[in-house]
Amino acid sequence: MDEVRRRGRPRDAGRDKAILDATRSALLRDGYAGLSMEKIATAAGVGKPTVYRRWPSKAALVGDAVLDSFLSDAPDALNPDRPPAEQLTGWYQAYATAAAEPCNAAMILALTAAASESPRDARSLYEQHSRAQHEAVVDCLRAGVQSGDFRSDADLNAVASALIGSVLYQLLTQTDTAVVVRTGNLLDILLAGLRAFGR
Amino acid sequence: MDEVRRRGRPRDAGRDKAILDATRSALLRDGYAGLSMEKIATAAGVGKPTVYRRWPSKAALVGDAVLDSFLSDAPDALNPDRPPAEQLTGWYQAYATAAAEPCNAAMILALTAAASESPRDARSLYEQHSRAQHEAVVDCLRAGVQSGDFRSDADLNAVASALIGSVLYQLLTQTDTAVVVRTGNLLDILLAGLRAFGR
Amino acid sequence: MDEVRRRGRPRDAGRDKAILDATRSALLRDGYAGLSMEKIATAAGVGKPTVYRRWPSKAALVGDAVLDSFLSDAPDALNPDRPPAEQLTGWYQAYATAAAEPCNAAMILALTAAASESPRDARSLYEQHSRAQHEAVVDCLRAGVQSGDFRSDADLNAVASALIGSVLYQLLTQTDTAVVVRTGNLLDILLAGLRAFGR
Amino acid sequence: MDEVRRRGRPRDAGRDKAILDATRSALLRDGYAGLSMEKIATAAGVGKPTVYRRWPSKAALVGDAVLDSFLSDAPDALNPDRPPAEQLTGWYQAYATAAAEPCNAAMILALTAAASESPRDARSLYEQHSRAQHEAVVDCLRAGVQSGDFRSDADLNAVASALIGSVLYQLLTQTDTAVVVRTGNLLDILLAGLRAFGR
DNA sequence: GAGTAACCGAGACGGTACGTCATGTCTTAAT
DNA sequence: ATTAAGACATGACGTACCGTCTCGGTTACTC
Repeated sequence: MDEVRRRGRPRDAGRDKAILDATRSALLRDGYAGLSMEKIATAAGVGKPTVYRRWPSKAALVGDAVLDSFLSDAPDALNPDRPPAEQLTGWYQAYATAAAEPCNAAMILALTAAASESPRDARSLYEQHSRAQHEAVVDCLRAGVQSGDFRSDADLNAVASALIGSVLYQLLTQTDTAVVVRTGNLLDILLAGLRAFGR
Repeated sequence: MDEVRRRGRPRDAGRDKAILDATRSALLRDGYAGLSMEKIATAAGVGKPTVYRRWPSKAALVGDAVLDSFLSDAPDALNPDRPPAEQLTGWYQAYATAAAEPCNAAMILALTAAASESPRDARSLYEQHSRAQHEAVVDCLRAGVQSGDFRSDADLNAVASALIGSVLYQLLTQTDTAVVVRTGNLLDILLAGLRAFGR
Repeated sequence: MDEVRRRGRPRDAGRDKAILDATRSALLRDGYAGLSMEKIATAAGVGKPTVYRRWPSKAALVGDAVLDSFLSDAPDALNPDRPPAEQLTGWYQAYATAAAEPCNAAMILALTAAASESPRDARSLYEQHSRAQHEAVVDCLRAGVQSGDFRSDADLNAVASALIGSVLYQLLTQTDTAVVVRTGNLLDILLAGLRAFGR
Repeated sequence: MDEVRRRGRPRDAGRDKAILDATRSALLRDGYAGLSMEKIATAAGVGKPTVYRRWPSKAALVGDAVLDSFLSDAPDALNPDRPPAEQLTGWYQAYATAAAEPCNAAMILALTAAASESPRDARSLYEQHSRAQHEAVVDCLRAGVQSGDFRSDADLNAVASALIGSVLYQLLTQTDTAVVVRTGNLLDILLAGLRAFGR
């Protein structure tokens, strides 16, 4: 049960927070391209080695910075007591609205930049963040299948990818992040298709 | 018709090609993060100022490099003589297959990195590349609406975004690009929804 | 006797003047270090090749620019009708005064920079400019020797070098060019020595 | 007495030496014009920022490089136990001989180039180097005045300037540095003048 | 008066160096 | 052992000039 007590001075957990905060505000101000470990360390009132001791790379740091700011609570919008279609409607509205907020949009773009910049070590990072959303949506869809609402031969992963990917695509191509909120009736079309297709 | 001849020695068009080629192979080898104007110039057998004279930034250069390598001919898969649903099926297959090729995947990721890294000057860049695809798909859908195949109150932009965004999302989250090809039956679901929803 | 007439359009002599003027004002403004062929050409309203067609290097251009602005008339202060000592007194006063003028000081420093920067091709350049002064002084001293005013075993070149070199040394070491004018009684001491030494 | 220990990793004094050595050999090989911070850093096995951290400009670096190689011990030739005239004779011989050595000549020319290139920030630099020589000579002359050997109304600074300036002038105008050694009988003339003039 | 050769401006070109910035590692003294 | 500070080698950044070249266009001699 006892953790192995490392010898010497223990790490100050407060530094973690300071670094992550500095990372987020730098991300908001300058975007991913304008980020630098140097500026983050200075802004956090911390030495560079302290940053490197905790995160091995810029991508990992950005990953953690984004992780504890957003997306972690989004699946909560899925209320398991309602019918799947209603659950998804509520969730997609909440998800798109959150993504359209400039502050969150910057985080998602940063994550995208980190992932696309160096696919090798960063792709899993992006996936780690979307997985929570993705799996929640698939679970909900699966419930719909089991209740007979949706066809059983539908590729639920593909549907979830379409919903999340659509928002991402809008963020990348629209200058005005407000547009992202208007998801149109995409979900309605998908739900109709899930009930009807193949017939 | 005669363009006004700019004074001074005209630019050598061959350099453009050499630089774009060097950019593409560097992108394939090292990804967007490993790119450097310095190495591109050297690989192209060209001085750095020659690069900067033509492209103001790495993002702009990557944009053009990707533009003239791929995606320009993809909309050709839409054959206007067939019914819209068939057209879309053929196109989506072709699009996903092309995007899954490692070479093209690298280009799309590079574009995504450029656009997400510095939204300000680069977002239009990404949009410029997807616009051709996007508009072709929307046109095809619109034809379906006019022929009575699809419901008239569907948000066609949302559907197109779902198709393209889904592929993009897969590229970012899947380590194995081959997975992208399997678009599942997303298009079938959407088509069914387009015919049925609201009824 | 006839110069070989070069065929084709003859050079426009007006450009020479424009280039030399531009060189001099650039020299006054920025010093030798701030000089660039590029800026000179632009300031003179002339293309770079026009400059290179006439002067092979920055040093050569600076040489000519200094030459036709100053120093060419300084030996005139030596009036051959007066006794050598008086001649030299008048000349040294004129020389030091001219050298102390900020405009002339800048030219001399430029010449010194050109000569010291690349001894190989530029040393003769400096020598070409001081030769007129140097020889005039030596001639004057020689007249004093022949008239019996000065000892015949004096090294006249050494005396001339001391006079000119002293001014140069002051220019290099004194921030305040006005100081250069005060040559003290160096010439008096030298003249006394020329009459007396060895006795 | 204890200096306040600056925080952080202290500078490695060995780098200073390596950089100064590299500067001197580059100066000998290519002259001041051929100097580049880039090559110096490479030759010293040092990064460019390490050079710029210690010297703000090429001129300052050259100044220090010359300073600790030469001229610092030259005044030693003045032996205070001998009569001033003998002291000066010995010193001038040593000084001219040292200046004529190709290695030292290159250093003096580099210093001259640095000082004349950008008078603003570099003139004091040259002065700093010649001051030791200059003051030693003036002190020696003053001793001669006090002992009654030299006239009391002589401008001693002017005499020192003539001696040092004469050598400098020769270095700039003579291609053959060996010539510099032959200072002629300039010092004899000056000494005679210092004893006799005005009488 | 038609060639034509050298001139002219502008500016592209391959280079080289500039001086700055960020990277990730290290060394130090202090906690 | 961790901390902040900061030196360090490396290497890319974007800019400025270098000296050469290639353009379209202009002169002014020569045939």
